[in-house]
Amino acid sequence: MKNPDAVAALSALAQEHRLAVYRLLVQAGPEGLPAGQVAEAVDLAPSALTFHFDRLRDAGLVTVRRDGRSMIYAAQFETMNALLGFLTDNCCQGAAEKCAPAVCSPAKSRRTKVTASQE
Amino acid sequence: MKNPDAVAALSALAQEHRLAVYRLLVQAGPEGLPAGQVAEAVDLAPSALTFHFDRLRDAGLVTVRRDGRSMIYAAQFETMNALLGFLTDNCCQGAAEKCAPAVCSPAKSRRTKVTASQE
DNA sequence: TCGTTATTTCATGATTTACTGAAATATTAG
DNA sequence: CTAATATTTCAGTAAATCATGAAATAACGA
Repeated sequence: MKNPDAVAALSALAQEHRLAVYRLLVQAGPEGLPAGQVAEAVDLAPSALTFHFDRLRDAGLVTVRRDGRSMIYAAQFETMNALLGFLTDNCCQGAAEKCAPAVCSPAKSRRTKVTASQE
Repeated sequence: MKNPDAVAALSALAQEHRLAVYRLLVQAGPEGLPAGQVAEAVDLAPSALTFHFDRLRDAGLVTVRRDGRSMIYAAQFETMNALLGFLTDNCCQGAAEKCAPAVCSPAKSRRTKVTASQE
């Protein structure tokens, strides 16, 4: 992950409602949640929620798919891993042995390949 | 770290120049850098830099001390660690065994020339 | 003291962000 | 087809963010 992508991801998460939405989606796991269910949980108007979803999506932090009338949003775990990698990489210059990799996995157990690849 | 503190830290980092400044300070280690040296590295007007330092400081990501005419800014590593903890905690609900703790340590003091580089 | 250096403070303005509510779109049920 | 549901799009607006430059403050040296 490069600097501009990190700024994009950080910006997307740097808002009360979006952080709440994202955390909710992380807990929901890879299957995701319909927008309406998220709206109810965080108490946001539908149009406001769309606004925030767009920003999370632009940053690559969530994906969306249609299921009937519902739009299902799901966390994109790879992006959070890349962000954590970027931040810890930044932190551990010259002291790498003190740093364990930060890894973000979906809530429901699932074989995820954990790569340390950094752009 | 609680949700509002995380939003504060994320907001502070969610800006091109501030992220560059923060990374620079991390590389500089606990001794920190005088404001002027940072200004030169990231090519910012002094008043603009003060503006950004204030935000990093409000978020607890940096500290300042005076040294003669210079103000020395230094990264506050604990806050980044708390943020990483918050984010990985959020990520690893129900899959904790897959998650290594993210740790941010100061760079070992190397007398390397410090520059604000992308990537 | 006076002048210089280092940084902050403040006023101003342009841009971006986040919210609201109305209208539009897509999908399903009757 | 018509109505209902789920969500997006859009226009309008208030507030926050970021930059600029001039003036103020602090510390030092001659």
